[in-house]
Amino acid sequence: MTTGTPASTVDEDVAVRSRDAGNTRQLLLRAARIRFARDGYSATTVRDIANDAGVNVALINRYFVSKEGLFEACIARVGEELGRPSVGVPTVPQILDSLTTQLVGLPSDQYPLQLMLLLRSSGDEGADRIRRNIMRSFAEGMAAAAGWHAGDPGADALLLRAQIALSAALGIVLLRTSTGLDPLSRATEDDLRGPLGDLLTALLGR
Amino acid sequence: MTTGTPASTVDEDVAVRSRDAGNTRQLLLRAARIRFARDGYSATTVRDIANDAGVNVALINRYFVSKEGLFEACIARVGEELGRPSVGVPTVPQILDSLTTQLVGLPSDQYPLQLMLLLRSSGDEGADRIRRNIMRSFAEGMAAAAGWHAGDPGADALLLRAQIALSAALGIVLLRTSTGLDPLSRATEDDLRGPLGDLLTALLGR
DNA sequence: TCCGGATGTAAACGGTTGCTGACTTAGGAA
DNA sequence: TTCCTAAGTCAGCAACCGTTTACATCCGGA
Repeated sequence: MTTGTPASTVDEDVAVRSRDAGNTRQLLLRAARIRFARDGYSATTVRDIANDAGVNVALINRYFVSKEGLFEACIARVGEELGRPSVGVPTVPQILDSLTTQLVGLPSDQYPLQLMLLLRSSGDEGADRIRRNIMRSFAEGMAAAAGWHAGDPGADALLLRAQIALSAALGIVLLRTSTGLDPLSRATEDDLRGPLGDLLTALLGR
Repeated sequence: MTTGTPASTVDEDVAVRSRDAGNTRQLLLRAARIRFARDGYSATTVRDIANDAGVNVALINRYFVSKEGLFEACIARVGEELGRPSVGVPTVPQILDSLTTQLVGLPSDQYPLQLMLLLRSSGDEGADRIRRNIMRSFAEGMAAAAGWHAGDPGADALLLRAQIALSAALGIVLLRTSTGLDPLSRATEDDLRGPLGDLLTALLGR
C-alpha cells in the first residue's frame, strides 16, 4: 500500500554538483514535504521519500537524524515561509487575499503544501510545538486586523474568533484535498473568495 | 510509538455471555472508533484495538475481514448515527445547536468521535465513498436551511457555502483535538456558539 | 449424553518498518 | 600525484505490521 503515486520525482536544479550535501538535503525536504502533506506522517515511509528524491535512504538519518527530524524540518520550513511578517497590521481584505491564494495552492505546486502540512501531526512533541506556534502567530495576525493586540486582557473572544477562522481555512483545505466533495473540491479561487469573505467579516468584523 | 495512551478499555455491558459474537463485535467497534478517531487510520494498529477491546487480534479479521473492513464499519456507523434525518427542513438556529453539541462531543464520550472519524481517511475507496456521502448529505441538509433543494440547477453557490460551513466545523474539531491551541481548544460549547452562529448566518443567511 | 458448529486462542507467517554500521567513492587540498 | 575527509552506498538488523492457520473450548439441540 505504501508506495502509491510517486510524488513527481524532484529533478529541478540543473548543473548540480554530483556530491552536494546541501542539495541532497533540499531534495529530501522537497520530496518529504509533498509526501507528508499528501499522505500524512505515518502513512509515509522513509523509503518513499528517498525514492522520490532519488537519494539513498540512509541519508535521511544522516542529515535529519530520524524520520521525526525530517518531519520537524518540513514543519519548520512552513513556519519560515508562512510567517513572513507583512509590515504593519494587515486589514481583513488583505487577509482574505493571502488566505485564498494559500488555500488553493501556489501555482507552482499542485497542492497547498503549506496549509496541508499544518494539518499533519506526527505525535512528536517537538514538531507539534512548532506547529502550534505557527498557528498561534497566524491567528494573532488575523485577530490584530480586528483590533486585537498582544497582551490584551480579556480579549480572548477576539483571538478565539481568529482561531475559528483559521480552523475554517484548514478545514476547507482538508476537505478539498482528501475528499472528492463537490462543488467544494472543484471550486476555484474566485468561487471561494465570496463565501470566505463573508466568513471572515462575520468573525472579525469589517 | 504505537501503543500510546490506551483508549480506556471498554468494559460496559455487565452480565454479558462469555461467548457472544455480537457483543465482541461491538467491543471491537467501540475500541476501533476511539483509536481511529484519535490517532488516525495508519497510526492505529489492530493489536492496539484488540487490546483495548480485551479481545483476541484474530477476531478482527474474523468479524470484519480486515483492518480496512473494521474502519469501514466505523465510518458506516457514523453515517447511521449522524444521518438520523430530522423531519422537515431544519432552520439555521437548529443547525447551530446540533453542530455545537456534536462539536464539543457528547458528554458520554470524551471526544467528538463522530466528526473526528469523518476527518480520517484510510485511502480505501470503499470507506472514502461512504465518508463522502455522509458529508454530502450533511451539507445538503444545511443548504436546505438556506432555501436550497435537491436538483436545483445553478444553486451550486449555496451548496458550496454549506460545504464551507461543514469544513469550518470539521476544522474546528481538528484543531481542538489535535493541537493545544488556546483559547480554541479550551473553549466551551457556550464560547463557541456565538462565533459559530455568526459564521453560519454569514454563509447561509438568517 | 453426545455431537457439531460457533466462538475464542496461540503462534507463527511473510512482508515492511525505521534505522545502523561497515564499506566505497568522489573531489579538493597539499 | 597523493591523500584525507565528506558524501554516498549497501546489506542487514530487530521490531512491528496485518493476516492466516491450526488448534482449544464452549454451548445449544438432538
